[in-house]
Amino acid sequence: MNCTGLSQNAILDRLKESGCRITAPRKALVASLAESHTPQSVIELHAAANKRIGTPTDPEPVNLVTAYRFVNLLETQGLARRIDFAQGYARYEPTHPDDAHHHHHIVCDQCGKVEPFDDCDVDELSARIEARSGFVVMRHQLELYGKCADCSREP
Amino acid sequence: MNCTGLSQNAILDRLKESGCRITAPRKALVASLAESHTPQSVIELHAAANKRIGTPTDPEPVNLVTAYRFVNLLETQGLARRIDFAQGYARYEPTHPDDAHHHHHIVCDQCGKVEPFDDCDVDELSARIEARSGFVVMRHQLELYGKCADCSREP
DNA sequence: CTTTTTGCAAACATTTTGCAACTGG
DNA sequence: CCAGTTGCAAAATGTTTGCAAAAAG
Repeated sequence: MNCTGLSQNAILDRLKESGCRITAPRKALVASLAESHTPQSVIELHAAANKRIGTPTDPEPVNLVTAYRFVNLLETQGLARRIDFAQGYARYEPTHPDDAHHHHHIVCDQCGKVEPFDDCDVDELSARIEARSGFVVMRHQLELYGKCADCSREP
Repeated sequence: MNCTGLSQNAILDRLKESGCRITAPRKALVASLAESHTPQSVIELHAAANKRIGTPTDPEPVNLVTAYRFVNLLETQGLARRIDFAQGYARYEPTHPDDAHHHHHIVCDQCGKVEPFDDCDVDELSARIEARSGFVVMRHQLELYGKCADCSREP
């Protein structure tokens, strides 16, 4: 289970409340999303879901298209957050139950390791930019890139 | 001409110094990049370059593939910077002559307007994360999203 | 039984690659 | 002349869409 975001059941409950149907593919995708400790690509979620409920007879009960449609649903419902690490594809993580508690990530360029952090200073910067530019800042994306401890040891 | 990044001639000179050849497509692409005041997509650069040197007889003297190859060259040479606004494609801007002087952008979700800002607080945050996580932070991406002054007036 | 969801195929958008022809220096 | 550059066609990647069949409630 992921340590910061909505739990599997919380997501399923909120889906049901919204009148969405709970299906086997959705359960498997939600489970894969909720148990992950780092943001997952749609391809990773799709693979994890099929590993979870696939059988020798039917190794791929969840279609990739279904995964794409479902993450979009989760995002529009506010249950998952799309994150872009500039890798050419999007990643998703469960939203935090407390809406205000947002966090960011540091990504290792070498091994891809991702670690979250939640001490984010951007609010005062936002306020300054708002005052100066007339923009209303609604959200921000901040990602740090570098080398993780392991990768900094070797060249 | 863009007000913060390398000038057209500076880019061409540095290319020549590196042993790269200066061709008509490259001149047109560099001109398009250098004159832009906001980060440009490759498709935009390609269109601008062809508008610049295209003729009725040959409306597209610069191939899109050439544009892609060239922005990659500029990036590896440190002459352009790739920026990802999570729009499904990359944008490029000329790098700043002073390497340390980096900046970020605020993007209007509604009309796509982009404005740069250069008062960035992330350094102390980076230092804190480095100390705590063991990561060596090498760069960061920060983008603010919201509504520009014009778009906030109307719904 | 009705509406939502799924799977499949196919379309789409961006970016990359292989290769022969071309061209700048 | 010749290495570097280009254009074309084609492929690779990630994502979306149309539609009929399947399934949830």
